[in-house]
Amino acid sequence: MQFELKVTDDKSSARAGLITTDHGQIETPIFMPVGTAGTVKAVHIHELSTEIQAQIILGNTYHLYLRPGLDVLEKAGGLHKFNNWSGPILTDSGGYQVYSLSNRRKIKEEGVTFQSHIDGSKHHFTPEGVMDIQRKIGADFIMAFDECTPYPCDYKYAKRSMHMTHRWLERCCTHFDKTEPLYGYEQTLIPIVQGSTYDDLRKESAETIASFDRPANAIGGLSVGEPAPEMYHVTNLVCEILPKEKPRYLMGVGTPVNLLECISLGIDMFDCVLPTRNARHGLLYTSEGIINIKNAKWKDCFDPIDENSNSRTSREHSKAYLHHLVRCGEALGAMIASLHNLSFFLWLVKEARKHIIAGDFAEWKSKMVVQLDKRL
RNA sequence: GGGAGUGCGCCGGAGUUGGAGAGCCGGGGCAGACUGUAAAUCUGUUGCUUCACGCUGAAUAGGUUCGAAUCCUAUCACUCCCA
Repeated sequence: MQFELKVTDDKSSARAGLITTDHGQIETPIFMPVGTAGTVKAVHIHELSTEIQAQIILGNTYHLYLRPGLDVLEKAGGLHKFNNWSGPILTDSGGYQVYSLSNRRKIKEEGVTFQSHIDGSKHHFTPEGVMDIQRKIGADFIMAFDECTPYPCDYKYAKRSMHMTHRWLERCCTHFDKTEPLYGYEQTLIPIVQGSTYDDLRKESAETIASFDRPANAIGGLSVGEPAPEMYHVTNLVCEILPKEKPRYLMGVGTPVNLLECISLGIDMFDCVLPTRNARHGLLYTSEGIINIKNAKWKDCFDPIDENSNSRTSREHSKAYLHHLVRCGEALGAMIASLHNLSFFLWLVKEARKHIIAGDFAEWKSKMVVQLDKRL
């Protein structure tokens, strides 16, 4: 992987860059649609590249390991061939499931034992094992195995957990470096900063992670329920320590406003389930503000879903039609809404990039954050 | 025209056959939540009110009774049977 920093903003820490992988290039800042189980829920692969203009998507180690399973993915020749996505893929390591499935797992120094949410069977995930799994899935970017701590998290636990995540990173790197990609293209390991909401821990973690000198760095353990100002504070703190010349990935973030604020702090990559999950639940992000398309007020609004959208679907279908589809629980409702939200998120980061390059990012951002938060 | 049966809250169902219904389950309606996806999920609410009180309420109108959704009479509506 290569990262080229194109432009750095004068008035903020925002930057525009270009990542090059064996599966193509990624213009940063970028939003990466989440495709946990090898699919961005309710979205066709070809729509991801055409209407949404996604440049990279995610997969998840824990979920893909359970289903379809590594034997199938290996036989397929990796996830790219399995789901027919030809661009770059990033897989999360299962570190988030340590948090989200906390009632069905046990953490030890050696690793984490999960009780499958599907059939109750037990599965042991170690840093080494997780590297092997992600080699087999065949993602371009693979995440280090970490513990995503909850919020709030007491200091003592946060510190202990962070140090374990650091030791796990050591093991991830060692194992990763002595193994090879299975499918003939490069894979890049990304380490993850932890430390909850404690400044000293975050500083220590950021310095430790930077010292591993990997091609890109990630910030984890945020967007787990902490107030937004806290998220920005920690992100800022960590961005000041992580090297400028490498991509910074803020995991699990966030809302459109979160994206702009964190781009401003120096983040290059984002992923979040909000655009797809909220789409399925009827919440739309538009250039005018936020819409709950299920609300009765849209039943006879025949205006386009978003006339400024990059997506033809969002320009040509009316709010009333989408309102009808979502209310009826029609699959097409989830599809159109997901397509819309993702194309909006991709439009937003593309605009941000344009304005960083044009040199008026700060002004544009302060106008946008007001508009994006409006409830229509 | 005659006979039988059934009627409650937005809809359907359960339940109550003389002893305190604003009460249960679905659905629908009205809202809300969701941040590296156990989520096409979950939560609240759905007679009126000055909202922890109080009021009205079992098709409609009467009656019996200490007490009626329950028993009686009439009317209305619906379903079925006979002509």
